[in-house]
Amino acid sequence: MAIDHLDGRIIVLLAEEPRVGVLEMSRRLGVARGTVQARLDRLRSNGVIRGFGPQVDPAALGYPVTAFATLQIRQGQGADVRAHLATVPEVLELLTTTGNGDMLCRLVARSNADLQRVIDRVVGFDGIVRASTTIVMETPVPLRVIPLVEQAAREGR
Amino acid sequence: MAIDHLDGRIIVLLAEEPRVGVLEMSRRLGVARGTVQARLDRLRSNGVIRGFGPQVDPAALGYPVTAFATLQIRQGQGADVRAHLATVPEVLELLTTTGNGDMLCRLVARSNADLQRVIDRVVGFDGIVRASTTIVMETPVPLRVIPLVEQAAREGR
DNA sequence: GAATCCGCTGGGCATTCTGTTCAGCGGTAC
DNA sequence: GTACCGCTGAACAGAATGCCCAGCGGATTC
Repeated sequence: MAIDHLDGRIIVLLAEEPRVGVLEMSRRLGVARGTVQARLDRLRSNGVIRGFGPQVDPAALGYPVTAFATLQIRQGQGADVRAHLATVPEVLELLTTTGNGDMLCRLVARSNADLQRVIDRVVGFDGIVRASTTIVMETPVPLRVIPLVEQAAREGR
Repeated sequence: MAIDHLDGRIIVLLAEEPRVGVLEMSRRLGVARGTVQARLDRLRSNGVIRGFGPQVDPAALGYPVTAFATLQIRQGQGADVRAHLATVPEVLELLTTTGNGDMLCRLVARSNADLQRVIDRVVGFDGIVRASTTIVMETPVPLRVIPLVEQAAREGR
């Protein structure tokens, strides 16, 4: 679970050029192929690397608007609300947060107008008491993990 | 940019089993290898598929605590704050939102205690007027895109 | 209607990588 | 000292990749 320096380099290299194979990595990192392979296997079974799924850009799919909705849930309705939101494709993520019965919900929509439709669909459910929405304008720091990996690798020294 | 049904199946298949190669995909989808290859190239240059980077789990790296910080920025300090936050590894994402000078910041930490340190580092900066933090407890819906892809593929019919 | 463009097919080619196994070796723990 | 563990370097067959090509059907354009 503690990340090694070599582990870190592997992850970073993989993040920069996902196309490189194990052989090429071993060449660049100056270690044997088997080593890289073993490290990768370990990282995957550790759960550090969850997978290599394609990173899809909602904007390119026609959903350029992102928003966050803070939901207040009626006591005991949590499970129902979750099940409901899970069925809405525009709900990209759902988190429960501190505060009694609060959830944070990441949404996308085709346009600001379309966002209204999405919100209606999300909020139009019994268990939800109140909802407030915030629209995302810019993304100065897009979702990233590399700096964290590098720090972990440094400390894991 | 409009997503085809076949495009959708390719993305879904890729998400479920990232290991499958182009050849295997063509077999499962019942189309020629060249077709899959062409589609993939198009999806990548379209920007629909950004890449295939490793999906790293911060929790497995030793950062099991996730939080969101809402920051209120002093007029005209936006750029400085962004630059500052970009240097903090624990800042996984930074978004500017509606509301004057507001930002939303996704954080991780090694523990609840460690979160204090991270927040101090984030907030300890001139341009930030006020900050409120929310800790994430559960993740009923982890970041996902597949349902959206499927919907887009259906509509793009 | 005829010509043109475009995407998919199915095949072939040389090159390259993968998965797997092996023996050897150095460092560390007991 | 001995056993354990991780890395090395090498080997092998099998498989996938990148690339190219001719043919074909459908849709578009003139």
